[in-house]
Amino acid sequence: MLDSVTHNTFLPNVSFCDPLMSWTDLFSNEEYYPAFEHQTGYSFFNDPEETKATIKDYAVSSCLKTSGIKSQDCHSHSRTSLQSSHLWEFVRDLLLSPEENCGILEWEDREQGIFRVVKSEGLAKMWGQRKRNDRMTYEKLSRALRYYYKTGILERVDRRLVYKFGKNAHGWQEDKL
DNA sequence: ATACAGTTTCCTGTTT
DNA sequence: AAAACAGGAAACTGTA
Repeated sequence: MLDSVTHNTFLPNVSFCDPLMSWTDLFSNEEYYPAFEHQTGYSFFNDPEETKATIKDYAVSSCLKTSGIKSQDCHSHSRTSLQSSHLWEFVRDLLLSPEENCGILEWEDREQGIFRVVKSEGLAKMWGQRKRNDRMTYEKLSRALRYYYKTGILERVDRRLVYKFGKNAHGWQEDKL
């Protein structure tokens, strides 16, 4: 714990385009979203909610794939590698790379480190991809986030889906690049 | 082999 | 009613 507080986990040798973890590798889920863009019926399932959820998932994964392709300027922003092993670092790095986060997370107050989870299941999906765990849900992810209140990585904000970085979280401030 | 941190999973209850 | 929030408890996983 102290370890993660005192020194940055951004390793200089970890590049954004690490072949083991590229966005295109992580989000090549075409098989689950067959030719959606040419579809005009918008009803893949009997349940309209399931259809809606699938469209949302598709939007997220297709956005991520696109951003992976666009991010060929590999070393332009090395700190946004999203290789971080810890959840809070993953969230922070997502917040710090607006091109890649696809509107999943949004700053509420940049200076105070307050942010909002806009697409909860999208975030869970991404974290699940990162940990190679397709059973991840926002419910379970948020349990892990609540543990951060005890360690001062996060502070409580009494608004739904809103969190704030605490004194023991580092690397999120705008000035302290 | 052991220990520990950091989750992950599950659960029951409360709130929005 | 659905989605979030709250935490306790226990299982799990990677690292030292």
